[in-house]
Amino acid sequence: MARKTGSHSEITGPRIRAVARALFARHGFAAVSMRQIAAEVGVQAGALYLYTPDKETLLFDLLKAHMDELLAAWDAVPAGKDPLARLEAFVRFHIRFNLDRAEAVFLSYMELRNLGPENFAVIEGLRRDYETRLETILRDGVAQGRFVAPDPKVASLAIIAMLTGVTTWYREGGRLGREAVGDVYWDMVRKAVAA
Amino acid sequence: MARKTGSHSEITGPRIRAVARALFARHGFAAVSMRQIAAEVGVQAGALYLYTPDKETLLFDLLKAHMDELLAAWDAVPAGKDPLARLEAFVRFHIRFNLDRAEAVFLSYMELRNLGPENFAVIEGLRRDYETRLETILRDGVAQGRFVAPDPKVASLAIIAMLTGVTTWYREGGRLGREAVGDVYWDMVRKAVAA
DNA sequence: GATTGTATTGAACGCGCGTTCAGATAATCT
DNA sequence: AGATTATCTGAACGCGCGTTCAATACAATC
Repeated sequence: MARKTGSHSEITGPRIRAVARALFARHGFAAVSMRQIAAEVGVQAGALYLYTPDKETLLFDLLKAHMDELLAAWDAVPAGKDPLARLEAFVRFHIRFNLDRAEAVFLSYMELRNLGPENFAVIEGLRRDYETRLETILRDGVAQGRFVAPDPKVASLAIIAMLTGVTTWYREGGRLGREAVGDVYWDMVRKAVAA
Repeated sequence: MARKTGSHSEITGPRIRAVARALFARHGFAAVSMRQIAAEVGVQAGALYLYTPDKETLLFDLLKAHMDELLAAWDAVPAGKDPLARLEAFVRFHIRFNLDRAEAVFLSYMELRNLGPENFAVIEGLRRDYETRLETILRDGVAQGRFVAPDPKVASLAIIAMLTGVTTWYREGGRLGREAVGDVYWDMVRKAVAA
């Protein structure tokens, strides 16, 4: 066996991921070296390879974990039956989740191209899953005559792009609080698909 | 003097910029080497330095030119007096312009962080100029009672994010043509700020 | 055809990259 | 106490990076 309490691996592993996420988000995957990550963790570069087989996998694991958490978190939101209520829940959820994890969101939308084809396909698929969640809400609403959306697929992409953009300008302690931001975006989304 | 006709500099210069734009957009600034750019242009790496003092300036010039062209192109669009007509013009212009220059748009939104502080500030300022163009339309419309937008500043950012997102999924020859895409987005934007 | 000066090559510079690995360190188990 | 083993160091590997520069090629002019 091995040590359990006092084992550094339970600290170093998460720290590596947290540091990598922060540095990748700030400077971009290609611009960050394994040595930079190691230095910030307080470890030599070689030690990173006890926790990841290579740099790309480190990125992939971050993206995969983020998408898994995103989907799990949304699926945990109680699903109302009313399309309007579900749409509002989605809008407020997406904003809240993205503001809570701005770094991971940035990564997910900007560093996909640094993945190989197989890894890329995995993340792309999860993203499509998420987009489909919103698309389904829109289609249900259209079917019930509650929404008007000439192209629900495009509408879902448009709405997600709009909501995700909040991370590019929102600053904690700024003019608008999170609640107020949610209100503004919900007002726009609600009207955008209004019947 | 020197040669004029037959001078390669008039060909190599633009080619370098075009190749750099394409490679930076596809792989990211940090992931593309000067040697890769040179190889695609059909020249040795050293020759690039006849056209740019360094790699970052090459990126900056691309971003600067793009933003200048964006602002000039929008300012060349005849300004209707009706806020609704101006908003529609903006939506259709933004989509058309961005689809025509997907590479440059990608660059402008993803590689800003590779600029030094002064260069960053220049591009950021131009971006803000552009955003203000839309914000002004919204404020005028609100003042005239034609639009309802609880926060025109945020609304303009939201709309731009939504419209810019079109470049991430639009494919030439896909299900929707450019005109149809413009229709879908205009429908959403119009309603989103409707009175 | 010699001169001029731009356009380009090709080699070199020091440096940091991702990754590997033998060996040191220290916590746990017997 | 001694053996075991997870954890980490520190040095090394070959390689490609951004950039510089003397030498060269060559089109335009005289």
